[in-house]
Amino acid sequence: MQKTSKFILDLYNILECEDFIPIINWTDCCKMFYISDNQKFQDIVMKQYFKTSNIQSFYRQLRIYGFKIKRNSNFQKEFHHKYFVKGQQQNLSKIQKGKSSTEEKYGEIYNVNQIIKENQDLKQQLNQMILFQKKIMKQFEIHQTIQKAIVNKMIKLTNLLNNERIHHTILNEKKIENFVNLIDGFQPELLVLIIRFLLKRIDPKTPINEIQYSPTPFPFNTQI
Amino acid sequence: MQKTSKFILDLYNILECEDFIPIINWTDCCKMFYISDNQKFQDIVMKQYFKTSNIQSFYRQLRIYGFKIKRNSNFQKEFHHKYFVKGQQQNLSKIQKGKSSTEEKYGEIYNVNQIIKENQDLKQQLNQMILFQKKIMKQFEIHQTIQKAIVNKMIKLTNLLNNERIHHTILNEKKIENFVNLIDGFQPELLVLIIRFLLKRIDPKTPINEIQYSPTPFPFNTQI
DNA sequence: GGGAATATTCCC
DNA sequence: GGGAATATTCCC
Repeated sequence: MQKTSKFILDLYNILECEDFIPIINWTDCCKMFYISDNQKFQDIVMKQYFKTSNIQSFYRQLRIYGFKIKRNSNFQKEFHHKYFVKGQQQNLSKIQKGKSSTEEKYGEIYNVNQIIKENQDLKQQLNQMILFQKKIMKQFEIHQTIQKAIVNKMIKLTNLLNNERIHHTILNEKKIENFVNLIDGFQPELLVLIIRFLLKRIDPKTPINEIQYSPTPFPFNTQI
Repeated sequence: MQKTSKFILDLYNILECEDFIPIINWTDCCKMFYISDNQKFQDIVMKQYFKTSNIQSFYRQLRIYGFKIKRNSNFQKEFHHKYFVKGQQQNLSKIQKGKSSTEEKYGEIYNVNQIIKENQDLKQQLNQMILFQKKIMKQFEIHQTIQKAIVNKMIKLTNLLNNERIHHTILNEKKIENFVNLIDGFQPELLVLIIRFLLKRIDPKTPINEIQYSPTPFPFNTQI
């Protein structure tokens, strides 16, 4: 009897040691296995067991040994080989390079029923994918709606911002105008001075903290 | 020889009249056809040729006559029947209800090669779909990133708006404070009156248009 | 050291 | 998915 390949042995051990169940595990039926976390599988499991952390190479190995890749209802990959089954170590040595999981030898007579079965499986997978795609499309529409909403919100916000600016400008102008109106009739020549002074002081560009009260610049009496 | 069905004849004419090439057309190989614009196909072509504008009914007809639906590289549906080929009118009458495009009669011996061929086709289609789906997923991630960026922008904008408001408020308070400082030392009792008056007039809640200049309320001399 | 098996990568 | 090139390991 041929020796079991290191790759196959490693793979079986990875699954049987149960250290990596959250990363790689048997399916419920124990005839397949799946990888739930590709990144961790590369970084933790492959790093420990193989010479490469490239999951593509792992897939290549699986194909070389005749594993078949299926997709479950969540479109996760599930790997299958008729001699790679939990608890059936005695069959592992039958897994040989270049041999398919379903055909004994390349060139042998096809089993029509097998193909018809596979055919049905494939069609089912296709239908599932089409269904899944529809879901994705639905999701896309939702994204679009959200984006539209965001854009609308942004436009509103921008308008609000502009309006506020205009409003403030008008308000400030009005305040000065009111002030002018109030004093205008009484001391026109002083008014000019006051306004100039005030404008200089209240100019928004002036750092506010530096403005200090100082009565001396005022050129008129303290008593009316 | 059996008469060609009206549906098949209509379908053939729709394709051969070339009036609807942007809506429905032969594939390059002329052995299949595809619909590029389902809406227009319903509204224009089906309305004109059939008693219904429901594309699902059209699909049903195709299935009844044994057409097979394939998906091209863009995952558009392509319809195929071995006797429905551009230029081969002589075969149209062979297209009969309830007969598959690949099998002569239900229950007849399967053609193994045909099934193997179909198998390969299905696998190819599946791979294409998986690839396409990956692209969609990638696109999704891009969408997500864009949305995040937009939302961040909005948050910044909102904060900016709030800051502007606070800034304006502080500025306005400062202006009044400066004004108070300027006059405070000279006429404290008058100041109170002036401030009250000004506050009343410049209160943003007061409709600006209604504020009119009026010197009479001022209870002091016009000359210092 | 080197043939052969196995693993990995490259690329169609 | 798989052929072919390349890298690595095993073993004489």
